[in-house]
Amino acid sequence: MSKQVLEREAARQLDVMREGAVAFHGEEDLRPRLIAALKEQRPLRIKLGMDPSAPDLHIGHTVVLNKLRRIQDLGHTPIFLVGDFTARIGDPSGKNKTRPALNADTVEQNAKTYVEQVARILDVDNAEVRFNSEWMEGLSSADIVRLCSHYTVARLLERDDFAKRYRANEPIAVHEFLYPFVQSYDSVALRADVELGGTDQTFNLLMGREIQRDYGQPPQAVITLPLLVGTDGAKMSKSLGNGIGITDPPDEMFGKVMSVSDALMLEYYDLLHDDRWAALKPLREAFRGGEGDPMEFKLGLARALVERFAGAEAAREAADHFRNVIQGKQTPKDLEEVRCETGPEGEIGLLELLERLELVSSRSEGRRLVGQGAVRVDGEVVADPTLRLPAGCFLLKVGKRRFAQVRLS
RNA sequence: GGAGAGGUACCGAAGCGGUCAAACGGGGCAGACUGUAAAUCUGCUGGCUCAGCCUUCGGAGGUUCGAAUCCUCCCCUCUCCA
Repeated sequence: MSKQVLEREAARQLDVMREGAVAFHGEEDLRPRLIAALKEQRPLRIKLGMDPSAPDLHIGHTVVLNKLRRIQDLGHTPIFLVGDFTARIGDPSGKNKTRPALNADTVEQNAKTYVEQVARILDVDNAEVRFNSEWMEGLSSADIVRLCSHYTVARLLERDDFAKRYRANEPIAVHEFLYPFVQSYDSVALRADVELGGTDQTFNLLMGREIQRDYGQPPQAVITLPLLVGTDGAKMSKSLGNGIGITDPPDEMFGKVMSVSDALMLEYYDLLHDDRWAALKPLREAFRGGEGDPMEFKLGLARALVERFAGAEAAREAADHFRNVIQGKQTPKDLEEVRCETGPEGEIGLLELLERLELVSSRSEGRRLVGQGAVRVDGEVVADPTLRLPAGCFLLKVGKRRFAQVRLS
């Protein structure tokens, strides 16, 4: 390949890497390396770290995974780094609280779950999956102390969440300071050319550049991507319960997207859209212009997302379910019948039944819901919480979306 | 090591001897309304054999007719000083 062709190809690839990113640090360092790699037909090593303490992927993670997929499609090698060593120490979480350390079995199990989920987006057969215990276990105390000598406390305190916690007089455990060192050293051990992450990772990723340099390696480029906010507008996270999991059942995923506020719809579209969403674009434009039907746009968004993670068939069914059951207040079609035993006198208290079927978490909750007119038996609102049901078949409904078809015997 | 502040329900935060299952806000749930599981409004938000009872305010004891509130010891966090 001529020099010109190589340069043009490198420019194209850099464009792909940059698209949608909040920042692309070290892009100019990367260019010559990329050209050299292209010339030698050698893939670049693209690192993405994962925290095995929260194995369930939510759609927020897919922003960075989609980027990694695009880069993989350019012919480069994704490296999934499972921070198993880190997780066993515990690390600072976004909630600004000290995260508990995990044991080895949990970490391993979580990592496995994670990789399985990642496979929905990435070609994991052509990716490297690595664990940082591989090299971290082998470091001596002296090695670790030496590693720490490459950075100062003042600079660590620049990190946003440390700075905030320090200012707010909240505790920061010393070992939390080690986390960025470990993450940086991972880049050294992996000889990463590029590292991806959310904008909340900016500090750690950039520190990796400096540490690599100190260890005599060319610094990795750093691509940071925007964070997707949760359905309530706060940071999407499992522990806040505001996330949409990529393994959520289709009906649930659809519903969660529908509960995203109008104000957030555009953000969801912009961060998650891909080429297959072309049909949605006019709706998005209309909505942004203050015209068009927001409902139609949101339905389209919900359907496109479910389709991506669960397939077209599931998306269609989820859309039907939403229209019929949630909007139309109908009963779901394929409700499975569950059996339940009555007491010795041939009947059972409604509250006991609801609790057994897990439609309510306690009888007190059931009692409250009955008081609020939220409980129906065969379509009739129940007013008396002491109601008892005889043997037979009943359709129970609690609120808008909890149903059970029960056969009492 | 010394001095001070603090640990309250899912989260944040009031309460500082009875009227406290604990104000208020957020979240969650429900009802109404709607384009919707948006927004808005209203209600609920420890458990139970529910007009009553039981367990909860960092942990363990104690004072008191009665404690989230007072005392003792312990654990944890923050600040200042050394």
